[in-house]
Amino acid sequence: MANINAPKGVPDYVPPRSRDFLRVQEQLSSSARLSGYEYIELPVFESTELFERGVGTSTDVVQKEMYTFTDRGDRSITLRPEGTAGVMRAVIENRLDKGALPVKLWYRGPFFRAERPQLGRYRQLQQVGVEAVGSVDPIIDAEVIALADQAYRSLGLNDFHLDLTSLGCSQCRPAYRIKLQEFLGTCDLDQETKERADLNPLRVLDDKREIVSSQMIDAPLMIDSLCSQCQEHYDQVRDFLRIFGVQWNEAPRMVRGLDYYTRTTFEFVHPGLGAQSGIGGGGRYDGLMAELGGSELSGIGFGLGVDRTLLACEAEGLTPFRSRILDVFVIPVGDQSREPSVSLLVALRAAGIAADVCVDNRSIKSAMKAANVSNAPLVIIIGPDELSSSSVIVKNMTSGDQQSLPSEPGTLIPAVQETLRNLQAENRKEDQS
RNA sequence: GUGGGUGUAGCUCAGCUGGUAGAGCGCUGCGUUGUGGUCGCAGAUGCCGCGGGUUCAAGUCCCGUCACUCACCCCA
Repeated sequence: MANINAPKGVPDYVPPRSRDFLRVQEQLSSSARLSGYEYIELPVFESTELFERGVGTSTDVVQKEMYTFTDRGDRSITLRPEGTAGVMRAVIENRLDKGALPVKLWYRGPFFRAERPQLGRYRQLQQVGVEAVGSVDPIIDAEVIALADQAYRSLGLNDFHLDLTSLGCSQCRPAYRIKLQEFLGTCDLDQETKERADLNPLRVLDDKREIVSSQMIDAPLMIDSLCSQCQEHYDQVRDFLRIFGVQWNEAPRMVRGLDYYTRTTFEFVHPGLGAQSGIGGGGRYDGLMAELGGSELSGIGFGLGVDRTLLACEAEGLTPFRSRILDVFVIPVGDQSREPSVSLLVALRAAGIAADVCVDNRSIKSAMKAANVSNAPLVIIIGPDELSSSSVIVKNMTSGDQQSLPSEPGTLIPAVQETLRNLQAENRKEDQS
């Protein structure tokens, strides 16, 4: 019988790498929690119309990358390709836009895009994102960017940079757009690119193909055509970024792939993971809420790619993260010890100690081997001798020392906790030195 | 959608100009009596991606196919 494989382009994270994946995801989201953002849990699929209106029909994402199907009620449903549109829908639907502003939210989970997979680009991708809705204050722009920066740094990442620009607003962008289109009309472009120039001329600016990019050197830039309000906003964003201690590159040719971005736009780039170098990005969106039927509120947000951030960590040699899965590994020796061992296991876990037990009646030698593989710092051995003296052996796997302790949980559990605390303290000392 | 690469043990891979498979790591056991990590010894495991062709003979050559992968477009 033929094996069933995973669908094309979806990653499996299996141990031990799945630990690193979890660690990255948790670290990224803890940065948002630390900044006072509240969690929002959203569906993985939405009405197709939400993305068509929110993300924009001119984008590649909507035109050719969505997983769209008809449900049993004949409704058109799409697996979410990005997070912002869904958050806006939920904000409007739950009237959060009528309450205290700004609304600060974070989310995480899978997103889906039917692209050809390659390193760091998957059809199911994991993101952690934040959105701050209802303020145009440049402090928020800077905070959101700083938050992302902090998230990466908290993982130990160093070798990344931040590209930053402003895309203008509904006041100044249309005029620039016409200017750019006039310029593009003088360029020698292939058919597909001409169509793109028509639909969304800004996207031609950051085409990586030499034949195109060489012609873009003299192209007019949005950053030179900002209206006075956008210019002032951008200046202030940069002022506050300095206060947040965030460094950036001016990236006037950077364009994001989603239609809704206005003003502040940014992307974090890491050179260590092949062609898909963006590990996170986002920007401000002025018209999105209104477009989706909500209040006329501006928002700003970003998505951090968990998959790519993990690759970045690996590229910098930060993984595997040293995370201990088990505190104690319990070894029963002989049939009579099986029940007391499980009782002890229950007591350990109830006390918040991560514990596992050796099963299958393995020989003590083989059980010790399993204990070693488990990486648990402590092993508790219960055999006939211990049963008859109401004791257990607690062995420190690092030093090899072991001692006999009374098996009565009221004294054993605190003793184990104490030992674990001491071990932790030792580890911390080693990390510092 | 377009182009390149690769498919051999659980993993990483070797296998030159065709003669029906190997290494390292891992795994299991042993090194006597209830103790892991190091070391030594022993052992298990492969439809050599799949289908067809050439040949006395194919992992090795040819064709097809599928999968994976990298890159373009685009994006996290």
